[in-house]
Amino acid sequence: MPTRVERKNATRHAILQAALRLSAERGFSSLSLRGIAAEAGIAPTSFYRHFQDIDDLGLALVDEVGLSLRQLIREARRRVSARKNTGVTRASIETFMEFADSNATLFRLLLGEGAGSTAPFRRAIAKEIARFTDDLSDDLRSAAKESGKPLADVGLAAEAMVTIAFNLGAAAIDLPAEERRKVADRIIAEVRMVVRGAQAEAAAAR
Amino acid sequence: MPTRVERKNATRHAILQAALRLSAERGFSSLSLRGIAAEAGIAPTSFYRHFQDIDDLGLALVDEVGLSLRQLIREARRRVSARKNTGVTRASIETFMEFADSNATLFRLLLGEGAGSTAPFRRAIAKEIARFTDDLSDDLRSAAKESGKPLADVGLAAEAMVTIAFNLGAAAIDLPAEERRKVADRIIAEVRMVVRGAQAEAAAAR
DNA sequence: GACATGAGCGTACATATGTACGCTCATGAT
DNA sequence: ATCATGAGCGTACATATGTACGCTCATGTC
Repeated sequence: MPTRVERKNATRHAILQAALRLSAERGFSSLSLRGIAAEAGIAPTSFYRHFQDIDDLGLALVDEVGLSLRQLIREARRRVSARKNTGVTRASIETFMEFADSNATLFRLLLGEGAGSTAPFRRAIAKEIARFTDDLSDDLRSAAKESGKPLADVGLAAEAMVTIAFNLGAAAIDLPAEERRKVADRIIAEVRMVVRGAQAEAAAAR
Repeated sequence: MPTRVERKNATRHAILQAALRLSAERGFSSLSLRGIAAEAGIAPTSFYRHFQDIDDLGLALVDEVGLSLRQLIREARRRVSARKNTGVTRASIETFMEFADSNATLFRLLLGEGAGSTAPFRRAIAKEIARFTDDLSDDLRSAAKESGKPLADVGLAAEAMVTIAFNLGAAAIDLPAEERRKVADRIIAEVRMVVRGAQAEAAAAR
């Protein structure tokens, strides 16, 4: 027997999922309250029991999406350290692409709304992506120590990598599986370039 | 005395400009025919004399935006070769940022609709960006010959650079001038990393 | 000068959208 | 057992939106 608050949370979740599904098709900025309500299987006015308006929902959505993604990334990272036979770059990007696949809607939301929405919304998204970059910076630093190959400007390198992976990865979502593989290879090669460049700069600076 | 076709072209242009202005605020996907008409100063139904529907307008818009941008880029390139005292990377990116500034709406459209719209629209945008990448590839190749420092995988390097410059650049549009400067510096540093990486790979392959 | 063309307008209407208001009725506290 | 709470519903309405239809009247052609 679900308790009362559980029920409420369930509906809230249903709304978020509905919004996510719809925004994958037409973009978040063209969502309608009624459309969401219909998709979530509730009456339009019930929406207000959970969110003040659609922008409010948007922020909640970014929160939840960011959370899920970071959990996925953490898990993925563990998997990467597990398969030591492949290169770290390849393993990371392949894992990344894997769940960019299975969580396409999340990515679309995070990357498809660069300008399609209100400023607060955009800022929230930017913050989520910045978190990724920070996490990656930490990883790069420890990897550099282990391998003995120092990197210059780790923060910048991380930003470049995240930008490349996210944006090219997002563009690949629509493509057929085979094409996506190719894109993954491109991303890997490009990320490697950044790594090499950062290493070269570190070497030159010494 | 403006001729008849000139007049028609003028209104068409007014519509495109209106759409551009509005989509800068709320995103292209939330444009309304009536809103555009109002902004353009015509009756809603007159819209149909120029475009079948909003999607049709969207494609035309991408076309025109792409064209303008490429012209701007060409012009910018000339300016870059003019100031030989600065590094090529710095000069290029600074010029790029300069008119990302003055043509903010164009950039928003080109970069803000990654997922916010229909598939054909997205594909059209992807194609425009690909053109940029191709142009840059050519530039990089000739620059490499002149400098005597060969680059590995020029196409990939160009893609990485364009991705970085466009996406970080677009994110910076909203920021205050001083912050934008900092972003420009980051972009420059990151693009340089890619250059160094590609050079390092070319050297390693020899 | 007569005439066909077509850009732009105003009216009209069906549908979509946000949201106010008040009801129900299961839940959980007293 | 009683009762306050509040999630979800249905109704209602003002406004927004896409678009069909037919008119006007300046333009360019004959």
